[in-house]
Amino acid sequence: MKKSEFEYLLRNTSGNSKKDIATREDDFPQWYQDVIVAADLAENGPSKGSMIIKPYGYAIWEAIKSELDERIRAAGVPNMYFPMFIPESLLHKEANHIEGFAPEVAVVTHAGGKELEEKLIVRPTSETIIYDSFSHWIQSYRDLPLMINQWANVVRWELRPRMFLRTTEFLWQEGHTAHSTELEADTFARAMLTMYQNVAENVMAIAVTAGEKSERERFAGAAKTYTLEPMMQDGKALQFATSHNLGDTFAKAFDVNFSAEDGSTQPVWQTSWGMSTRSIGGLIMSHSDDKGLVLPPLLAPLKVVITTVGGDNAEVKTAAQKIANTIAETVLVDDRDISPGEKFFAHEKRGIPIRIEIGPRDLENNQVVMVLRDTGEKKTVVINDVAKFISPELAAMQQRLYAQSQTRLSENTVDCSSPEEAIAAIKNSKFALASFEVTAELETSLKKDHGITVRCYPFEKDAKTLLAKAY
RNA sequence: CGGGGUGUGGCGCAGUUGGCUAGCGCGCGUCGUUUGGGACGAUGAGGUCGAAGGUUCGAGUCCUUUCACCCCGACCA
Repeated sequence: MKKSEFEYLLRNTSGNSKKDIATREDDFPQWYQDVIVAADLAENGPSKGSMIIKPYGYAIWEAIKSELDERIRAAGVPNMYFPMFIPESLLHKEANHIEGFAPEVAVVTHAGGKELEEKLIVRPTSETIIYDSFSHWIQSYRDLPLMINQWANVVRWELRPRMFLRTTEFLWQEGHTAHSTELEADTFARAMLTMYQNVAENVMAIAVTAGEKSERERFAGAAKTYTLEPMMQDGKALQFATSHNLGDTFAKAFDVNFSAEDGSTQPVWQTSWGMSTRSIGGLIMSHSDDKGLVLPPLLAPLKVVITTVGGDNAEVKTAAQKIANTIAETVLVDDRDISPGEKFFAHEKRGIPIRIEIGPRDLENNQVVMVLRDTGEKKTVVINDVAKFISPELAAMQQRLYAQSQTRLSENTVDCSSPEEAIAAIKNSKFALASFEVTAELETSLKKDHGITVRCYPFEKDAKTLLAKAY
């Protein structure tokens, strides 16, 4: 994103004229935030680090959610709901877990007009309260596997929140399962990661590197953490979704045991997996350009906008409405009596995939101008043919966006045979695939001295480590 | 918690060594002219200057306290 465009987006943010905008190129890494605000998706909430997701932004989340929910159900996992408040004692049952989350939990100390005898924590994630229930629900191997999912908001009091990426409160889906064998649990955790990969690639048009997290980056309390790591336009990684093989540690901490066929009592093997509104941040940073949002057509709340041009003309308005009626996708008719440029910019900013322009001149020629959001390409289309072009164009755009993301990831992931080489590559906005050994000491110093982290050990690349800077 | 910064109409800002009716741009309302890439003119509404206290004839401006927010770092999806 160029400086001038950055100013341009700020202008949309504040509604101010260009000459009054402070130049903020120093804040360059935050360009996406301004895309977000400019696109009217969200704004900062009233309490520290919280976020208000506006209707248009929420519509995008609902589209993602609906695709994901469908896949979760297809995997045989039903939805249910657990309390938002967790007794403090429950959180303390698993040592690593509490150690990982303690600094960022919000605690309720007073309720009902008095101080509580046992404090309640606002869930940062729900393993503890769910596994407490699991311990009551599971008796025998016949009760396994037990699988549930919940859509919920969780709270993590991060010190430095950032829009969509790290907000104090965020929306997500968290799945929790208990299995009778370690292998079954691990296989399931991997399957859920594949499910997320499917959503990332086929729905959100985001190419990812799938792999396993290093011990250092692992979820607090997990045996293994699997992750998806897409590359943003600035070359930084974003943890998109994770799936954890929890081993039997939580089972032991929460007494989630079952009677096996041979009569023995054994702990269950568990998984948990989640994907959050953070993915919207990833979506924005993957596709958006200098004009604002670019949305994969599958997720666009409005697929088509028909804008009238050439003044307040009743015939044009009627024609626009007529065309809209022939289109099966969600379509907006913008026949406001304002300057065309203003309309164009507004819809581009929101990432509406296809814009159809119609004016008196078009009407005379029985045609319209069709403009594609991602490429900016303009096509002249005969009015009667508009409807049949929409669906193929949307599908093609979806493909283009994925291909672009795929290309960016593969072209900017480079093999490195030494730490120096990797550091240089990452400085140059690349992902580094390290063929050298990344010891725990090296991992620590890379992070400390260069802000570089081990993103994962990719499944596809044996004996290599993916290194990058991350959001 | 360490370092830096900011609080003045909806948004972005100006306000001099204290000086009297607190300004500007954008946005918003109304009317008119416009409309093929962010139009123009006229007119109007909207602020006890983050809060509390103090100094002074007089405080947006000086002093004290306090609150909130932003940026960099540690932490993190």
